[in-house]
Amino acid sequence: MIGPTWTPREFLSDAVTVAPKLPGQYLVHKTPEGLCAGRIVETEAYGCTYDGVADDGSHSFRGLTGRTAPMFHKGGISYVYLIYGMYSCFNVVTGPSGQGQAVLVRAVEPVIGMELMAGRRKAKKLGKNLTNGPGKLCQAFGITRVQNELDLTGPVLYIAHDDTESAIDIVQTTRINIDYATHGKSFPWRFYINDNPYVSKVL
DNA sequence: TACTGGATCCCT
DNA sequence: GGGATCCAGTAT
Repeated sequence: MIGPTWTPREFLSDAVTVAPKLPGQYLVHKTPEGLCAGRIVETEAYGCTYDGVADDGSHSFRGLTGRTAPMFHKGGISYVYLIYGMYSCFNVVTGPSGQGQAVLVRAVEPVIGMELMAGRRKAKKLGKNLTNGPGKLCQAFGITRVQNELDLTGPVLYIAHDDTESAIDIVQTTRINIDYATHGKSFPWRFYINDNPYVSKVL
């Protein structure tokens, strides 16, 4: 089921190219408490151009800053940031150095370590509520800014291939919660597995 | 040194 | 529908 780890070169394509390839693949995090793995079911690309228009929905839109520095790194590391003062969001940095691109992993389907995930999430309801959102999956997997700028081809936090042959029905649509982005809000850069119950929300 | 608002989640 | 909660980015 879980195959070889993604290689460095697979992260060097543009975010819009990588984002639709991640659903179906596995996100793995090894910690002292145990191992968590999940099948990625939803992603969003950030920081590319669409018909020559820059992505004003991306953190990297206003250039390299202290927070966004990881996005400008060569593809293959993590970019984890704090949102709304209390939740973390996990991104896969993509593209050549200096591009400012990343893919936000918005939801996964738990595969290994559900007990650990449930323990970290203190919600009353478990099940799909464990990881069906960017903040939720980070909480479940124990991903915080401590995991920022980690090598995603390394042994701790990494992407692994799905080694089954099954075809995946991917839906492509606009991204969520970036209404402030005049142009970017209409870019069709959200990708999720059709009918998967772990997708954060459907329209 | 002060202000503003967000790639979210949860409860009402 | 609104509150929690904090820090990066920007303005003063």
